[in-house]
Amino acid sequence: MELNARKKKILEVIIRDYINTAEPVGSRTLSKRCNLGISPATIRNEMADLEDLGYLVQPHTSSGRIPTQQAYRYYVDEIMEVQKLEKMIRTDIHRGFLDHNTELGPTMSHTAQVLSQLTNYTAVVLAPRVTNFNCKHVQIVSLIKNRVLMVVVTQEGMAKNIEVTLSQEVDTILALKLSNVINGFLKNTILSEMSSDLIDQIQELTPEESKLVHEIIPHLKKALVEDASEVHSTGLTNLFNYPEFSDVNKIKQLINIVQEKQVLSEMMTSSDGNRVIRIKIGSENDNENLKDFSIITSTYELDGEMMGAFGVIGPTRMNYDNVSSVLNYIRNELNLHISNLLMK
Amino acid sequence: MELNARKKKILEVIIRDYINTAEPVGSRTLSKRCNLGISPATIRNEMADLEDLGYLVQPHTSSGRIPTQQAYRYYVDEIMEVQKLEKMIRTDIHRGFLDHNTELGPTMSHTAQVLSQLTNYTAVVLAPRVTNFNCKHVQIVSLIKNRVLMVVVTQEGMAKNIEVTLSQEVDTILALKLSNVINGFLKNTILSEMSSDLIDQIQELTPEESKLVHEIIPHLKKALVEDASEVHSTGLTNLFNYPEFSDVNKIKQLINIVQEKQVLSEMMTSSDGNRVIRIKIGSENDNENLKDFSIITSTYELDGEMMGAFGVIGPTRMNYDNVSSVLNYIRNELNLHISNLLMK
DNA sequence: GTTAGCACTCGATTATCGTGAGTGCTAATA
DNA sequence: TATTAGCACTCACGATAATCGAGTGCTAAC
Repeated sequence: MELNARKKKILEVIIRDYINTAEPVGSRTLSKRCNLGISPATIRNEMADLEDLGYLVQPHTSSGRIPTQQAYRYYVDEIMEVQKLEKMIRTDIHRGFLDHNTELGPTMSHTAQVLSQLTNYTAVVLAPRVTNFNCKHVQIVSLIKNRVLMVVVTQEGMAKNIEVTLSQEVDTILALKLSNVINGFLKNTILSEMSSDLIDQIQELTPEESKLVHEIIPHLKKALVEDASEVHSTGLTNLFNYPEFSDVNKIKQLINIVQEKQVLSEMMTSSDGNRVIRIKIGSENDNENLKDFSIITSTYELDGEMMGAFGVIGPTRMNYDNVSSVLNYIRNELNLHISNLLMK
Repeated sequence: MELNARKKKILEVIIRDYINTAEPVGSRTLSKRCNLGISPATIRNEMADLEDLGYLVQPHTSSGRIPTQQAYRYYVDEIMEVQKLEKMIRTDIHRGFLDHNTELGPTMSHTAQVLSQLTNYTAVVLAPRVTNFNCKHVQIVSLIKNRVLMVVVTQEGMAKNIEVTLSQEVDTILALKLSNVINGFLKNTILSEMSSDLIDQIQELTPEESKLVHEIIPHLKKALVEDASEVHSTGLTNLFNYPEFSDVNKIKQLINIVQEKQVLSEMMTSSDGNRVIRIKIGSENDNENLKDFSIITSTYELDGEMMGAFGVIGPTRMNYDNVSSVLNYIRNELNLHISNLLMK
């Protein structure tokens, strides 16, 4: 659906204005703001057209108009151009990362911090996941009696704990032996392909030990499949300052979103036509709680493999320009630092 | 400050009523509710006295009265009697715990869940801490190049990860050796007393290895001292249903409290005259954000050692009776299950 | 096609006025 | 002397009305 240049310009100004003020914008205010030399009356006609086309609505007969979701979508697709961040801000961010890239956890929370600070919305960051495929090494540590800790280490050097209770007592020495057996396996095959048959072929195990390995492997598989990434979120209260969030119900929705980490995680990692910056506006979101919000996300990578995701949740009246610029730059920074961090 | 029986009774009824309704209570309503055969006029006189004594205030000249913080304190200390929970609820809780006591993490979140459900307030649970004193075993796991993971295991069978970057590359074999050295130490001494001198006395180390041990020990000590317990919280949105939380600022305060995990953790573990159930009302809380809330906490133990804490945050107009009963029972359950869980 | 002019709409703000639940005080009562 | 009935008074709250003003759509002139 193409709009002529003037309609496009008018729509742009309306959206920009509404994003800033959250007030319906009327023809008079508009004619002052955009210097097209058009009178309010003309603008009214154009606005009526834009309303017919589904880009604007009037909250009340005698008030200005506000953009619809369709308008935001049009804005994002056809009007907005993602700017490079200001140099000063870029260097600030860069320095910040340098100060926080010693460990993975702190880097993640720092990212969330920076995101929410720069955008004034709520930020969410997903840490890298540990999966079947990148599992390099498993260390079994005896905890107490028949409880053990399985530490899974990935090729990238991330670690994850899995605690289980086994049928027999496991002491330090046995734990070491079990670790060695499993790691012997991992040299040749990935975890998800470790079958019962393969385990039975191991020579050096006593029947008891073999039984333990049979117990351990499914636990490992299950934990790595089920595992949701760690989710860091910040700036929940940022949104409270916007007038649309004076409603307690909206706040409830937001809190529910941030707490449903599993859902959040799936949503953010589902690929969307390989776009670098993914924008979901209002009801474009599948999640019921997100219908009144917009969410902009991106991902970070290591060696071309997607490691995790991060993004920003805000009102549909979101500053899409700024957020896109910020995500874009943070993405680069993250790619850089994560590779330094994990592979160095 | 002693009150005569009638004043005490009147104060009690007022508090109970206000806790239920959040409405100022007047003399007429009151005379119907408490069957003391006293006329509203008499009650008015008594109420005026109670106001002079600081137990009641009037929001407006011509409205009923509401209890002050001092009144709640009096109620909690002198009036309230903690009841045993109903048998049905007790068995419900007990069964719930049986279904969730396989691992420490799930038990903690389950506790938070149950607490917030039974009280309709916001629940907070602190998981057991790993400290210098209960550290039994350290396993060093090579991550990648010069990054290692230190897994600290406590006497009770809990584990904690600490990730560090060292000055030299550490492979699997070296990691094992370093683990053995440190564990040899731990047989005789606690971590905080491991000095440089002691390390230097170890025979079997090459200079490089010795250097690594010198790097590792401070990291361990630091992590165990700084470590705040894991904090589980649930039912944040429970409070939104109470009229006093229609104000967005109160909600902000609440969220800030729950997010300042460090503060929360310190507050809940600071002993308070060895009371089993600790009640802090409004400004009795040191934390600025908590001034408008009440918080009731308790602790759970293992072999007489305090392991962690749990509690409930709500309005000052909190149902102190019910919450106390619930905490009391949950405390017993937790003591029971934690010991099964960790020592079994 | 654009614009000035005009009547009209309607949400928001302010003002006014009862209503009623509550109070404090006083005088009568047990 | 403690209690109570009676009464005048207070004040938040809700409903109703009046005003305001930013905004609209329509028509006619440019």
